[in-house]
Amino acid sequence: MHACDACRLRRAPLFTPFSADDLAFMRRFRDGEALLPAGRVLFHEGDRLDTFYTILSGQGARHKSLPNGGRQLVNFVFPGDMVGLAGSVTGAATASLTAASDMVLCRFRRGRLAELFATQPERAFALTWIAAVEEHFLGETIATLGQRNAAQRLAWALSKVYNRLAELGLEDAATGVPFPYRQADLADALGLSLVHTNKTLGRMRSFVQLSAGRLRVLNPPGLTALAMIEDPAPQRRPLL
Amino acid sequence: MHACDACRLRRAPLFTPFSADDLAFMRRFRDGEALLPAGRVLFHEGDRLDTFYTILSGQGARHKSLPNGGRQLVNFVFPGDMVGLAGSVTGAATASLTAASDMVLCRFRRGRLAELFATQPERAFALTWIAAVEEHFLGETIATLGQRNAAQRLAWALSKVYNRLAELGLEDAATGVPFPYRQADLADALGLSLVHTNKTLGRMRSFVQLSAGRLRVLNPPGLTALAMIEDPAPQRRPLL
DNA sequence: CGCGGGTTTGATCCCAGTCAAGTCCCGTGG
DNA sequence: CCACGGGACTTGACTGGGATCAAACCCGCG
Repeated sequence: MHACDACRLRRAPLFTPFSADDLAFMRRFRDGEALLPAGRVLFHEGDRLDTFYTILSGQGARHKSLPNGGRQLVNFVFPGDMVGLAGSVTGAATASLTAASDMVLCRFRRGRLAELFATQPERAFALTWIAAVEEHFLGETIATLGQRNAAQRLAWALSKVYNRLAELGLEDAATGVPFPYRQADLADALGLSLVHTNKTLGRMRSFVQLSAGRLRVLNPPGLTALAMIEDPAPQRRPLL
Repeated sequence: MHACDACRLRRAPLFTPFSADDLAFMRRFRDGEALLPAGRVLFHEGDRLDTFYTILSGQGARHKSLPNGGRQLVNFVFPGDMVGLAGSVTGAATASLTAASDMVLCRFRRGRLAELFATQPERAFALTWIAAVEEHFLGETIATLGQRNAAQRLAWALSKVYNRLAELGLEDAATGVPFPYRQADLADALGLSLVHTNKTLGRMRSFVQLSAGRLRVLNPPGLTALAMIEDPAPQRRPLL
C-alpha cells in the first residue's frame, strides 16, 4: 500500500529549480519583486488578495488563527513554492503568511490570471498541478495530526523539511539545513504544546539538533531513525 | 479577524446545484456514469487514475491509511463535489474514496483535461477554483485537528456537514439530513478514538441526534449550541 | 547590567486512549 | 418461531500522553 508516487511530485515542472524557460516566462509575467523581512506578515487570512507570489528565497509559514486564540501553522513554505494562489483565485486568502527568515518573492497580479488561462493552457495546467500537489501534502498533514503521537509528528515534520531543503540544494554536510523557525512554530504546526515539543525534541537530540537557526540530522542513521519513529512497525495484533 | 469570505465559496460556479449550462457541458464532456454501492471503494490512495468524477448523488469519504494501521478520513464528500481530480492531474490518487451510501458519479476521462484547458479556459479556471476551495477546507480541518478538543471537533464537523447538506436541499425539518457514516468514521475523521467520540456525542445528545443514518439538529438552539462549543468565548486571559 | 525572547526542566493534572463488557438490532438459518 | 452471530453503539474502569503551571537558564542587545 501507499506506493506513494506523489511523493516524487516535488520534481514537477514549475518547482524549483526553475528552468530557464520558466524564468524567462516569469520575467514577462511578473509584476515585481517583494522583500519581506523576517517576522513580517505578507497578508492575513481572509484578506482580499490582488497578487500572488512565488518564493525566490527565504522561508516562512502559512497559518490560521482560531477565534479562541489558538494558532495553527498550515505548512512551512520554501523557495519555489507558490503562495496566495488560492487566495487570488477565490478572492480571500485561506491563511496568513509570515516570514520566518528574510524572504524575496516574485509577485504576480491576480488580474493576469485570466490572460494566463486564455493564452497559456500549459502554464494554467501547471498551476492546477501545483494546487493538486498542495492538496496532497495537506492530506498528509491531516493524517499526521489525526493519527500520530508527538514523537512521530516531529519525526515526520523534521524529515520532510530536511529533505525538501536538501532537494533545493540548501544542505550543508556540516551544519545541516537552514531552519529559521522557533520551537513554538513547530508546536503550532503539529498541534502540540511548546513544552511537550521541547521535551520530545530533547529525547531525539542524539540524532537531530536544532540550534542557531539550523536543523542538523546525523546522517544516515539520523534520517533512518526519524523514519522509524515516524512509521513504527505495525503493532503485532494478538492473533486472537 | 477571520472575516472569512471563503466560507461563502460553496456558492461558487460549478458547485451544485449545477446550472443548465453546466449540465449541458457535462453531458458533452463526460465519459459515462458510475454506480458505487455503499461500502465499495472507487479507488485507492496511490492508484493511477485515468478518470475523475463529480458526485451526482450519495455520500462518501476520502481517507488515507498509515503504515502503522491507522486510518484518517480526509473529508466527507457530497453531491456536487469533484473527486479524483488531484489524482488525475498528478497521476496518483492522494486518498482512497469509499462510498458511505449508494453513490452515482459522473465520470470524466483524464485525457480530456488537456483539451479542456486548451479550449475552455473558463472551465479550466473553474477547476482551479475548486482545487483552491478544497485547499481552504483542508486548512480548516488541520486547524481543527491541531487546536480543538473532542467536543469542539465534533461540533465543527457536525455543523459543517449539516449546513452543507442543508444547502444542497437535503434537509428535512423533521428528520434532519442524511448521514450514512458510522461513529467510527467520525472518529477517524477527527483523530479521536471511537469510544471517546461516542461518549462526547452522548453529552450532546440533547441537541444533536445521530440515528438511522440521519443527523438531526434541534433548530435553532442546536446549531447555535454547536457554534458555541466549536468556538468558545476567548479565554479571558488574566490582565497580568 | 538589566531586560526580553527563546529554550529547558520539573511537578501536577486531566483529556482522551485503551481494555473490557454489555446492549440493541437485524439478517440468516435451523 | 427462535437461536445464533455479527455489526454498530454504549458504558464503566483504568491508564497515560500531553497540557498546564511555574521557574530557571541562556543568550544577544540596548
